[in-house]
Amino acid sequence: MYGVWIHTVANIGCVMAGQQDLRLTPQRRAVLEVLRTAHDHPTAAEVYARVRAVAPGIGAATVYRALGLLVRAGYALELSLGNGVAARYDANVARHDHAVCDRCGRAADIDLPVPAELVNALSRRTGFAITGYDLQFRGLCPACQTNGPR
Amino acid sequence: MYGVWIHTVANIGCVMAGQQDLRLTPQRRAVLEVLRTAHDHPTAAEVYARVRAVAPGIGAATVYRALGLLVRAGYALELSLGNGVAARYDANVARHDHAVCDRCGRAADIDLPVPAELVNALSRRTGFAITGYDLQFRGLCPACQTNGPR
DNA sequence: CCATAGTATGAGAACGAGTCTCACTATCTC
DNA sequence: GAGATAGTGAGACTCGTTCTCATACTATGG
Repeated sequence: MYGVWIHTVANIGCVMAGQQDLRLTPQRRAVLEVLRTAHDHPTAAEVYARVRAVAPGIGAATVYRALGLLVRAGYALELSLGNGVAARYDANVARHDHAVCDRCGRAADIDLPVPAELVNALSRRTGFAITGYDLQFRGLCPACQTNGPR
Repeated sequence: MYGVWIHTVANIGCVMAGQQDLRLTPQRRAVLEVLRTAHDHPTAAEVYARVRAVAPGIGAATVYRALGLLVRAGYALELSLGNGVAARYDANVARHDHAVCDRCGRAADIDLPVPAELVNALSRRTGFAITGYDLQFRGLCPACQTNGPR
């Protein structure tokens, strides 16, 4: 199913620190586009479904590969929100955290920096070379609260 | 393989707040014992392997069921440390966080309370009814640092 | 002691997410 | 154009986990 694509392959320029060049094939562009227009932290399976809606011929392996590449190249974040099994993706690569709904798994972005001095103290205490952190809050999202107890 | 067990079934008394009564069958006791003697946050698969070493006849379903029950009854925590796919378990049910090694997946316990007022502010801002949080630091553990870059 | 109801177990099938393989197709460089 | 290299799609496969079901155990009331 190569034929349906408009073959304008180009590299993504190095726009932000930490992002590396990556050949932007139509498939990868579609995945990135889905990620950028989604504001709901889709799972890989959801990304796959949405990409298929735009580009029916694309294969699962390609989508998973593209997601991995985009994450490694710094164009997306992989969230391990811990509920269920599926990883979720986020094209907002600025440092931010998430509030995760225990019921429906939805995640809301939040911004809450942890003081750097605290990270340093921690690094000294544990011996870990700390490169980053993930802060997740759990609870019920507004929708699930109004829907009442399960 | 029922026969090999010493059938001393009793309920776990209600020792801590949040823990509920649970029939402590030999199998469940074995799982809990493995969890309590492990200080390395084993994955469910690792728990299964260790329990099998003590009780060769036990089935995977039983171990997974027991882990789920122990978590729901408040005797263990399920950690979603985000690396790889497997959940990890921890018999230390006091609130604490983890530093996770990016290379080997090992997790170290850390203790770093997030101020309650901050949680409240967040709750107001996102509309979430926040019930808890997970803070994970990432980096390289001392062992993986000395082993040099991969 | 026995009958019966309820609960727990083990084996293995089934499931879902994700990865691997391989033949094929595009693209790049000469 | 002719390689060389990289990317793709289909489908088989792996792995962690859950489900199903027949069987075994335990508790309770005669």
